Amino acid sequence: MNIENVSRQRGSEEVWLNAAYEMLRENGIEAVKVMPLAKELGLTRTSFYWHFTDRDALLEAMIRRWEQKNTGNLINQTKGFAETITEAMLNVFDCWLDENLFDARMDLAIRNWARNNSELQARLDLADAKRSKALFDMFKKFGYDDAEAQARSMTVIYTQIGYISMNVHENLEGRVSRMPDY
Amino acid sequence: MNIENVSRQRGSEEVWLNAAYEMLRENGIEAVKVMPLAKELGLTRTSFYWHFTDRDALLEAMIRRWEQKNTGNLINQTKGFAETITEAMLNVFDCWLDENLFDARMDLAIRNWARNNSELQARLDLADAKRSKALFDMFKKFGYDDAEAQARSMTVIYTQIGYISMNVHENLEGRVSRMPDY
DNA sequence: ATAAATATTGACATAAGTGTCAAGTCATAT
DNA sequence: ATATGACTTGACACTTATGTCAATATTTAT
Repeated sequence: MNIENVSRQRGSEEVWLNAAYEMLRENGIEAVKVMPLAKELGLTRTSFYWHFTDRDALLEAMIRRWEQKNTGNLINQTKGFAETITEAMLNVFDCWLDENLFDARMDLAIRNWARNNSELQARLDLADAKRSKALFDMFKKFGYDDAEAQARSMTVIYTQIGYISMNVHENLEGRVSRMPDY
Repeated sequence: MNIENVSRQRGSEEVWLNAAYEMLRENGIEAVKVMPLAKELGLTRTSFYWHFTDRDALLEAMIRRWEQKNTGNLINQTKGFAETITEAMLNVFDCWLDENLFDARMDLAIRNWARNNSELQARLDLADAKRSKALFDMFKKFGYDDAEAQARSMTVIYTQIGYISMNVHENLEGRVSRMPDY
């Protein structure tokens, strides 16, 4: 508890990870490089290596954070208190509405990245499977039979994955609507 | 017309472009680099610069090829001879079945790339708009009113864009089916 | 045959990135 | 005040990539 916390801008795992996370969201994995991040943070890139053993460790940390935040919170929401299936679904929908619960943009960035990285693709498949499983269990808990629970959990997952195409869709809707004679 | 065409493996715009195209399909845009391509082709990278002024020219050529092949052929198919809307739709479906007409994997790679490249995203939006327009015209031609034609053309486009998530879907279906108790 | 057009090559220059290390600075608890 | 742990730095070594150029080789048309 010093007089002020200003100029407390030294590095930390947090600081580097946040910058990397932001970079991944905005510009894709190819943009997550130590030098540019250092420039952005106003630090020398070498100090990065005090906090992480190497670039790979940073990437791994980002993936971990994504797993916890998105998959973790989504699963949590399926297990939240609810008296009816409607209430339970509203809990799940919170993920779609609250950036703190579920970062759709990051999910997208991870899916992009995974397409050219089979190790990550495997982890993504696993995450999707866990998410589905949690939803399946939720529907079961409210009395749906296996077939119905499965169908519904897949629908929810598909809808969520649908965010991937959202950019395109929005753009399309817009364009097509103002395009009677192109 | 020499005795044989064997060992005719000198470079050419074609050869480099094919290699680049393949690389983009398989490993994403970050993998399309002159050095690796040269290694793959068994040529020195410098000879690349005889065929293209620089790497950007290669990327541009790939985009052009994609535009012609995918968007071009899809639009062509919507204009092919047909006596009924059903026949017309079958012409369009040919794109989904014939890799030579429409390269879904490349469409995916381009969409991935575009997400971190706004210039390309604009061209992709334009391509999507052209595709929609062609489908819209096709439905109109067979007597649908504006609203219906629009709805149906969007449905077709969405389905096609759905290929983007296909990897995930297939993986998911598989996993979920063999996951009663995870 | 030979000239012209078409390619290839190695040497060179440069940029951007990764990672290591010894030396230094800064904060803070005692 | 000072030792300790937390963090930063610049110098060094290395890799991968882009691009230019003059010299050379290979095809092809005449």
